[in-house]
Amino acid sequence: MRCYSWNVNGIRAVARKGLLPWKQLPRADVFCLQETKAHVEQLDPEVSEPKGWHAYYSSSQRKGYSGVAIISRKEPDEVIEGLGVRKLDQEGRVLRARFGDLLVISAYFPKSQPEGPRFDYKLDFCRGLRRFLKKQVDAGLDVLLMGDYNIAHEPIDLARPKQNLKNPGFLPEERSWMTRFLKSGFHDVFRERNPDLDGAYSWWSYRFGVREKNIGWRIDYGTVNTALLGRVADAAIHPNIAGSDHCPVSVRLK
Amino acid sequence: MRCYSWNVNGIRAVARKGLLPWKQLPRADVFCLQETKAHVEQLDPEVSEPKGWHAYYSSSQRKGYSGVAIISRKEPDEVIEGLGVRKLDQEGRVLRARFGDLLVISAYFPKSQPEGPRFDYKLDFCRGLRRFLKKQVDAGLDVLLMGDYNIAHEPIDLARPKQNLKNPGFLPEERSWMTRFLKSGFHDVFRERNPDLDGAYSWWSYRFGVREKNIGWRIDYGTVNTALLGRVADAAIHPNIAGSDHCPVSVRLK
DNA sequence: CGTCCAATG
DNA sequence: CATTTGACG
Repeated sequence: MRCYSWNVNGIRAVARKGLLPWKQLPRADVFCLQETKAHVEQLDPEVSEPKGWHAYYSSSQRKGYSGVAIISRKEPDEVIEGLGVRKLDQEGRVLRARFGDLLVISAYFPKSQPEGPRFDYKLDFCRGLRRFLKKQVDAGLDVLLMGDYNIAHEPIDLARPKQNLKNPGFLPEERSWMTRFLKSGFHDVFRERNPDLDGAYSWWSYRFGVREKNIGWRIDYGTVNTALLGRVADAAIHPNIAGSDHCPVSVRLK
Repeated sequence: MRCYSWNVNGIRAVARKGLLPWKQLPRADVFCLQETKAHVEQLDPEVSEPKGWHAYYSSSQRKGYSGVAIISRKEPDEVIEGLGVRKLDQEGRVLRARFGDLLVISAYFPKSQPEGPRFDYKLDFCRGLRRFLKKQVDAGLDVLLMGDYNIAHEPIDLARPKQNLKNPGFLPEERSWMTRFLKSGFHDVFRERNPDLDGAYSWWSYRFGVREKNIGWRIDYGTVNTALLGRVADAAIHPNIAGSDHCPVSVRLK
């Protein structure tokens, strides 16, 4: 099962450009999308109901903001929006699809601020998500968490770590949540397989043409619980896929 | 002197499309533009200071809203913004350029509402403008008033008069102001020369592709005071000039 | 339907 | 720098 995570930065814009994920990545089995920025009613049928795929969207109340999707060839046994935590479920940031005892999750972590309410919200989201995942694993499910975590974990995960020590996405609290998360039975499969690989990024600012120079951040991940690790065949980043300021990342399960 | 009036619906958009007036209408001597929708600082130099032209802009306080311009080959002897009536001069709707004793005015009349404050404002503007023009003529100036009047005067001036009897732009009060204006020493030179010409419009809604079907309105005019009438060589409409939902209209003076 | 703004990223 | 909405036309 090839599973891709892609922050599309507006799925309507991606469609307009003819760069829909299933057109660019035809060998995929599942797409976990983030920042779809649309309600289902706003989408053309080719986007909301692509032929040969089952598509599920979860949107923010607020129009044009946030939003995630899971689009799979196989019909999931169950699809559920949110974490089941009211205050964390208002922004279309989590969607999960169960295939047997495998839970595939598309998550769009909030972007934090150096301080203030969005900083607190992001940490609440991180903690709430981890509790949720632990429960699912304890209940016997395997978990594949695909998404835009909006966190670069270690200095190797961004081109300019020193300049960004005080910037959202690389704040100490975000990084240490990630460390604890990865010590609590979840695995950043791309990094475990490529421990010293420099320049592997999934996001580049649109400004100053830095994508050409590969001045980017790795903030999109696929992580799995320990029991699932043995089924991971492959983990990859696809920097040449165009259409967004993020590129897709993938995990293949046997 | 060939003088064109064109509501450009955003001069930056027109520039982006490579459809600037002086590129499309090289034989012009003066352009009176409306709905420039920009402050001068927002314009590229090729728009704010086109080579071979003298350009003057008057903008609304509010960004991206309204705004008029006069762009002429010859340098005017004097250029003044507004009517000199505080409350009518806040929206960048009037700019005048004097060439000797000829006053060329670029005017963007407000769009009215069936009732409410914008209806009153439009009628105030109409009345204020007429008083102003009378003063100029009384002072010995000739006047060429080019602009988007946002009024279709008679049924012949729009494709669907019956459907629009209660719609802004064809309201009784607007039409009767126009009638009185044209009885008070001003002349709609295009209509006087083409009294029965149907289908001569200067604006078409962007919606439903009605421009192809020529379902439009004539709301852009060049009018002159009686003394100037003898110098009018020609009055025309240019429906094939693209770039806006309005087309240019022109008056040529001997 | 299209131009522009403001918020968000 | 790009994508959205919302106001306005």
